Amino acid sequence: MPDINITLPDSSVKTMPAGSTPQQVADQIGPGLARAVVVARVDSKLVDLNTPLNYDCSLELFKGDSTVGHDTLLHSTAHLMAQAVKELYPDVKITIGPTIENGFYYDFDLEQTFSDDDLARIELKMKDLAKADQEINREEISTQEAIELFRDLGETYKVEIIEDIDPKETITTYTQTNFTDLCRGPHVSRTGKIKYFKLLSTSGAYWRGDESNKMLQRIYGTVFASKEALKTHIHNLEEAKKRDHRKLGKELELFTFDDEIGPGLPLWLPHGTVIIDELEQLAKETERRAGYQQVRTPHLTKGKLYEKSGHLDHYRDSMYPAMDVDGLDYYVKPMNCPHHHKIFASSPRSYRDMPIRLSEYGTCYRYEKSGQLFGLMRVRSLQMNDAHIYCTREQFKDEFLDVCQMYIYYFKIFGIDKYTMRLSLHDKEGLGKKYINEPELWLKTEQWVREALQEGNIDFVEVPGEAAFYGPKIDVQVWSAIGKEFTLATNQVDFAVPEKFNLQYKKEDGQNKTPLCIHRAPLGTHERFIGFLIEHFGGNFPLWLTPIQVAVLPVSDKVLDYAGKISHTLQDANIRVKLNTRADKIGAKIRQAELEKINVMLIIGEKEEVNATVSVRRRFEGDLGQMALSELIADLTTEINTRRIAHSEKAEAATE
RNA sequence: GCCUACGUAGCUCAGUCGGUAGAGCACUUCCUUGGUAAGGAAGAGGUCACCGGUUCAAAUCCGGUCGUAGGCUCCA
Repeated sequence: MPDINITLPDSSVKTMPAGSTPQQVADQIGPGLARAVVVARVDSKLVDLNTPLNYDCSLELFKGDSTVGHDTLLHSTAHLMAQAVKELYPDVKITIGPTIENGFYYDFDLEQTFSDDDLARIELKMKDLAKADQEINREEISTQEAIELFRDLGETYKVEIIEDIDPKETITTYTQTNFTDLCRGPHVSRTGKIKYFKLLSTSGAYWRGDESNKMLQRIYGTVFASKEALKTHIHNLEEAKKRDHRKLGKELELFTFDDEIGPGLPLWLPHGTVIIDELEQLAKETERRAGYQQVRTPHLTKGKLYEKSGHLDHYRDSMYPAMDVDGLDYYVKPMNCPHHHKIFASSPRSYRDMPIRLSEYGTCYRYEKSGQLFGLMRVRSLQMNDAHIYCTREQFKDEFLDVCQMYIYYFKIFGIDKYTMRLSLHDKEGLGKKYINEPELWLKTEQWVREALQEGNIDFVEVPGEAAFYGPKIDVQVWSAIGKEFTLATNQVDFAVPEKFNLQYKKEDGQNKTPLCIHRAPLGTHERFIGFLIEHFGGNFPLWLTPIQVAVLPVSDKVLDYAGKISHTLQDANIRVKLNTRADKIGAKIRQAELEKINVMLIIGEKEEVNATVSVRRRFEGDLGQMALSELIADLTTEINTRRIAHSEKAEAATE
């Protein structure tokens, strides 16, 4: 057999007989790599380790701890799980089993449902199948052969998938012993390469994600290249749960839900209300500077208005049902837009008045389906950080960009850096159904938005089919502690509704013209934003935002009077303070304040009373020694007014 | 809305085979006046989510309703 030259990433060349496999190359390099390698790249194409190499080529070998290798491992473990399920439950029909971030799932059609015991059984079976070190072999077949193969196996879902594939394409299958799955690959070459995996949870999932289809059973799992990596991953999941806003919200007494009030209707407790107030304060300041005017509108409105706006058409199912008032349908408002349009229309407008920016922190009600509710992130009563900007076409780009820059300004204040700006566009199929049927206006406004972002040097991704029904939008996507994706803020173009409401302003030439409207909510809703902030800060709020800023802790009852005076002085200086007068020892009082995540603790004993000082202890910093109260107030006031994020100047310096 | 699991004191949780409930923390009172993450004692606190069924007897078994969780679908 002739030899071939295989070039490795370090430019070294290995000469091996033609027909050698990447695994054999790894075997030659060393036993460690031979064990750890899971997939190979030959001339920039990912291939299985047992693919024969017949020509001179370049070769990269990936271990399971690389991005590419991990993905292969995940995918192969999904197959291993399907094999185990099929052996344990012969009646099962397999469907799809893709990889996701740090995990995989596989959807099964089976009469019986999977319990935790089943999960444990499946995991044990997988261990056996992995240890058996089965060979995994790739095969190329025609569409017709594939259909026959899977039809004979009774795998009707696979047949359905193949029927949707272009018949000219070659189909590949992967077989391990008696289990064959349709798959593009690549996969690990032997099941023995799969070692450190865990099945995590089960759930229902619609076939092809369509709720009119049958509900299948999904099993989620994960796999890693090493025991440590798996352990770390599971540890991280547990740590994330500690940051969950639902848990912290309860512990820090920020908000609560009550069965007798209703699902998705939060009660804001005093501590949570402080945070809302601080946020609103920030929004009001920022918007006043940016030329917004605040308005207020009622919670109830006649149905006719929502017919006009198109909301009843598009969102009737997620509005609370109408109530009959004097024979007319009234609705609780699901958003503020039509009301603001009415304010715009309440008096004649000139081009000199434009743009007009109306803001409102109004409470809206949306009937979210029960299964959608999620702590504060998805609720039925919500207070929006809402505003509508009415502007001319010439002003549009500047206004839109200003709004985007307002997000960035806010995100800087909160230290939010993990987010994606998503330009949500229409799709042609939705025109006249999901979207207002104005093909040219869609393209035009989408281009304006794109240009505004480009001119502002703002990074974004484009996603077709995600627009609002009346125009394109920018959504800011973030992730909750447990990895759920949410839209935190939104900035939308509305080229249609102002027309429906016959909104007009008079141009210089005396002609009437319909303005464009920008809907924007940089802080989204108070509920979601605070839910997000709780997780973002892990409950360790910066001083300006934290419900209780200072805990005054007397060492003994002897100094209660002095401690009371300190507490009053702080209160007079507009600092939120809590005086602990309990008969506990100082250690217990400190512990209590730590658990409540109070940033600043003042230890007040006889020494302090004699010296007329306070001893300062800060979270994450410890004892900072004595200082005059006036000095402390000055420092804290600066920290609050500048909305400093870090808990200490030291920590702040370290991150810069 | 759909699939699955769960619901016991304010919180976190135990409660075996069906015999009407328990711990720790928190709370109240008393003792202790203690210097940087829990001093001690006593007391009080529950229609076991709700409604119905089976049973001599239900927190426990069965059905329904409500709520929560993990997903799916949806999101102006």
